[in-house]
Amino acid sequence: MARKPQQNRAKVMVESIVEAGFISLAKHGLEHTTTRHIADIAGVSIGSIYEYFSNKEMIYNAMHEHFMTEVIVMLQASTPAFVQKNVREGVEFILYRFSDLLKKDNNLYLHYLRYMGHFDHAKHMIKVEQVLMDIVMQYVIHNPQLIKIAPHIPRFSYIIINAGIFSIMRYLTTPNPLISFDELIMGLSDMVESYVNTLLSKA
Amino acid sequence: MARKPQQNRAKVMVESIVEAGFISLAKHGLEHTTTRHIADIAGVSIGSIYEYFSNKEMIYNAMHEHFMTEVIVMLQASTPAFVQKNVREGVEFILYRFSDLLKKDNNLYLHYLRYMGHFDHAKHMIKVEQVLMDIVMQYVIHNPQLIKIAPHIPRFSYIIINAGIFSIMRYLTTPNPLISFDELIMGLSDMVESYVNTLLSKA
Amino acid sequence: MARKPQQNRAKVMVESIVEAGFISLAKHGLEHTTTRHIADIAGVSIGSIYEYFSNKEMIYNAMHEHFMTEVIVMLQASTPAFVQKNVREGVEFILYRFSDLLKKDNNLYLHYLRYMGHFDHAKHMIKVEQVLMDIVMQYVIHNPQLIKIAPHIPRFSYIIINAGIFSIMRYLTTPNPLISFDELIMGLSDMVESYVNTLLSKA
Amino acid sequence: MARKPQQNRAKVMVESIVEAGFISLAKHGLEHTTTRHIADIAGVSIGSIYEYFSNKEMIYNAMHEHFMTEVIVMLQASTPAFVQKNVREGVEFILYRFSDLLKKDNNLYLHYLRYMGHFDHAKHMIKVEQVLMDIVMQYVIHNPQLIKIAPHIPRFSYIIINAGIFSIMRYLTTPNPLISFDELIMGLSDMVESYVNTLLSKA
DNA sequence: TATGAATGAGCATTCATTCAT
DNA sequence: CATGAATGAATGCTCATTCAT
Repeated sequence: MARKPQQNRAKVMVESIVEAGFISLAKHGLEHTTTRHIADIAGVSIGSIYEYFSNKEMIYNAMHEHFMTEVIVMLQASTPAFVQKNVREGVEFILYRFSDLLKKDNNLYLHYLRYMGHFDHAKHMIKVEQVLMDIVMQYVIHNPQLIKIAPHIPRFSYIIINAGIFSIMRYLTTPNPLISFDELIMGLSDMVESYVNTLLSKA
Repeated sequence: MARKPQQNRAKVMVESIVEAGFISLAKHGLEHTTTRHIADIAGVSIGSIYEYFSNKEMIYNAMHEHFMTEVIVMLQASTPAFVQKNVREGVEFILYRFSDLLKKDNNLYLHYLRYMGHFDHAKHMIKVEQVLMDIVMQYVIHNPQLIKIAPHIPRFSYIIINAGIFSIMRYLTTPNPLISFDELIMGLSDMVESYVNTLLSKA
Repeated sequence: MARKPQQNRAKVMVESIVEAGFISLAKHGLEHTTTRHIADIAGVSIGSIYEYFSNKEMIYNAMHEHFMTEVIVMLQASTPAFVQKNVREGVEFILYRFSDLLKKDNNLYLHYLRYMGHFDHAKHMIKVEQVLMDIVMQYVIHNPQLIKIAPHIPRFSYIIINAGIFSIMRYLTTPNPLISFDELIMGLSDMVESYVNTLLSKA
Repeated sequence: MARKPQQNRAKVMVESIVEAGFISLAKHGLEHTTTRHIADIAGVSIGSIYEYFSNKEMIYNAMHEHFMTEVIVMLQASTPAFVQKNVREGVEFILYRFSDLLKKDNNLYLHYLRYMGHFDHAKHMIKVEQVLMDIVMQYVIHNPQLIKIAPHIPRFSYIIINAGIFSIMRYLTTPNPLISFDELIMGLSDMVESYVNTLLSKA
């Protein structure tokens, strides 16, 4: 039976198993990620995995939570700088931050993201979306002229966020992309900016 | 000449196996899709599968090719109507066509798309992108005022296409989305339109 | 998934697995009887076991059924001779037949019997008991003077049967018994005889 | 002298582990009785178990010895009353005492008995048999008329004892027995009485 | 050509036992 | 002495793949 990590040693163990999970996913793919691989990479025994996780699924859950927490921490840390910028630069800033996170540790999280479609993690995704919505709201508070287009914001945010996340993910997993990464980011930022301006001028 | 009927039978067999692959994926998920399931659904023997596919991976490859061909056929069939429309309506038109394809046969292709991240299918994706680029080019030919922004078109298309594809995919796989599907399509179309207009006014 | 044996080859396979189950039980004991051992003894692959039995439990079920059928066949074959004998010799006759069955093939069934307490096989046990009751009834029909003690027969049979089965089982599994096997059988037969006579004289 | 309290503590520990073994067997069955379960129930650590028992097998051995001691204590305590009774009532008396022991503490020992076939405990069984033989001898001493049938006594006792033990055990583990417990005891007692009487009249 | 029984490597998981603290 | 985290051999079972018919 899986036990709750109570001591420091236990926390270190849990963390190393989760990390090994990401590494194995990157190295062997989802299909070939076995408990043995994870145990080997983490430098622990198979038995120890089951001391901390009741089954393999729970490792994936912990990985997801870990990743999502990283995303949220990054977003919240970026908020103060973000709200000071104009739309164009703000979007650019956040997208670069996000891509940095995905590329961290040899694309560790990027590989994980490829498999995210499998897991029943809708709720955690929603949590990230809520944080993003909050950030957009704070941006509006700092940039009161946007209040005029307030009714458009939810739809607008939804689209920007998904388009941004998946475009970057797709870009980073494509071997020889047709455009450069900077062009991608610039294009997304331009598009957002022109959309906001159009909405503002209509309002 | 004696070979023709056998080739036909082979084609029917290959096709029924590929179709069974999609159905099994939708029904059992990637993890629980076995060759036995596929054989049962296709109404053929396991041995016959290996007559036509050297291994399971090849079935997924054929499924991918099948899907991509459907996408391309749809896109090419849509081109004549597409080039007649303005930017807004054109984008809207194509996005609806794409979502119709994904929802066909009880979301058969949509389920497949969820797992596409697993397969090493970058090359086929690129083929679709090329077709899309062609379509964009034809659109430009029919709408010569766009020639002014020609340098922006590759980057622009890349972004639109990915943002469109993945936003719709994500939307259709999310249980309780925050906005309606029509709002999503409208938002994407608006965004593209405003971007084009901004580029045109700058040029 | 386990399939029903439809062909001759399949029946042979099922039978050899069941037999291997008895052998493994005798050789390694219940605790160390693994699917691998059974497969090895049967000379089939592990996979083949699961072609015919959905899980290990089902092998034990089949073994039980096999044994019970043997017991019942033996009992029914013994009935004609049994009903012709007097009580003493009848009981003796059946007990020897039963012990012969247990000792068959190097005590194969005897070893199985040791572990029978584990399995949820009450229903099959009851089937055997019913056959035994039938036999007792047939005995009464052939020996009408016993009708006088008819009300005692169910209780009486229950006791005889259990006392007989378990005494023999215990005897055969004891390394250095204090009495000889013939003495055991004789004692049991005598006891039954004297009980019947007592009941008859009271009636 | 300094050792006494430690020895006491050790005895308490051993006893609580043995008791936990019985409880676990009753609760989880033999197959699912793990050292962890036993440790948890006993309220000691796994390590402590191995302080007192070199392996799991030794716990079962100790349990067996514990049970056998209880049986022997019960038998010896019952002897004075037993020898005063006639055969019928004496047998009845002992059988009820035995069933009371098995049913003690929610059938704790009864559950154990189900699994006794697994353990290589023949020697302990023999110890109980010896005590039983002693008791029979004392009964003969108190009832000198039985000396006439002395040569029959060993065989006779062996049969009675086994038939009695296993009939009761089987009865108590059968869900819906065909006769009542009192009928079983009465039947066994009657049978023994009539056998003794027959032997006496022949002598 | 078509079949599906047979194979066995490989997987997730358990649990008796050890040993550093 | 007592602890319980750590170990890893062993288990039941799955499923892609082969091949005799």
